Amino acid sequence: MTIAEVSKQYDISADTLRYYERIGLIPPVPRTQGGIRDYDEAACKWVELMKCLRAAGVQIEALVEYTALAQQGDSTQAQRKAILLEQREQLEGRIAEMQQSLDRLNKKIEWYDRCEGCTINRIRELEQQRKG
Amino acid sequence: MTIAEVSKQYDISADTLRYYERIGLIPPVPRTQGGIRDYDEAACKWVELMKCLRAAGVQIEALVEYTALAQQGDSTQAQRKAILLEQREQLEGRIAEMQQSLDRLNKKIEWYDRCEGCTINRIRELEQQRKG
DNA sequence: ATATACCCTGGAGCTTGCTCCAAGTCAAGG
DNA sequence: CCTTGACTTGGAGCAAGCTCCAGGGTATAT
Repeated sequence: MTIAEVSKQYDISADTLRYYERIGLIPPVPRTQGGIRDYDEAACKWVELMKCLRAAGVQIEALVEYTALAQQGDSTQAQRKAILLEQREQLEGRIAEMQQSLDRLNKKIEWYDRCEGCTINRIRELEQQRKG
Repeated sequence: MTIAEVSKQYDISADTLRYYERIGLIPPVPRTQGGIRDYDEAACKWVELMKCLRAAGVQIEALVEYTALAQQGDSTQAQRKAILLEQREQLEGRIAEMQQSLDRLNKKIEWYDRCEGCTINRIRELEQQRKG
C-alpha cells in the first residue's frame, strides 16, 4: 500500500504518517527497492492503533516509548504493559472528568430551557451569576 | 480575593488567569482603586466554570464567544444556549470516542495478561503484529 | 521612608502536534 | 526517452494555549 492509500483509508494526511514514522510513533515502514514506502498489514495495524489512541488524547511521548519497546522484542513486555496500564488510568480519569463537565453543561442547558421566553430572565441571570 | 488566592483555590496559574481575562474567556475582574484585581464571587464562579469546560476540551474560542454574549445581557440567551448545545454535542462525541479507545486499550492489556510469563510470547507477538 | 512581597501590562517565548515547502527522485503512460 | 504525477527528505512555519519576563506600580511592615 502506498502512503496515499493508507492516508485515505485511515483519514490521516501523508505528512502526518511520515511525521509519525519519523518520531518513532510507528516503526519503520517497509520500502520498495526505489525507497518508496510500501505499507504492509502490520504497518497498517500500527497506524490504526496509533490513530485510535491519539484520538483519545494519549500523549505521543508514551506511544513512542511503547513503539520503541515493541521493536526491542520479547523482553520488554512487562514495560510495555506498564505503559498501557498507566495510559488506561489516565484515560479513565479524563473520561470521568469529561463526564462531570458534561453534567455541568447539561445543568446549564436545563437552566436556559426553564427560563426560555420568560420576562424574569434577567433577574435569574443575575441570581445565577451571584450564587450558582 | 487576590489573584494569588484564586490561583491557589482553583489550581490555575496567575498568568493563566490574567491570560483568560485578556482574551475574554472571563469577563473583566473588579479592581481595587490601586488597579489590583479583586475577584468577587461572580468572578470566581466564572473562573470555575471555565476551568471545568476547558478541562473537558471545550475550545477557548467558543467559550470566549459565550462570555462576550453573556456580557451583552438578556437578548443573547438563545445564542448562548446554541453554543452550549453545540459544545455538548461535541463533548458527547469525544467521550464516546474515548470510550472506544479505552475498550481497545483494555483488549491490548488483556492480551498482555494472557501471555504473561509464557515462553510462546514471541510467537504470539509476531502473530499479533501480523493479523490483529 | 524603605525594604519586601505582591501586583500590573505588553509582548516575547515555549511546547505539542502537526502542516507546508523546496529540491530532488521514482514510476507509469505515450 | 520524456512527461506527468506521486513520492522522498530535511527543515521551516503554524496554531493553540499557555508561560515567562522586563520594567514598573502598590501595599504592608519596620
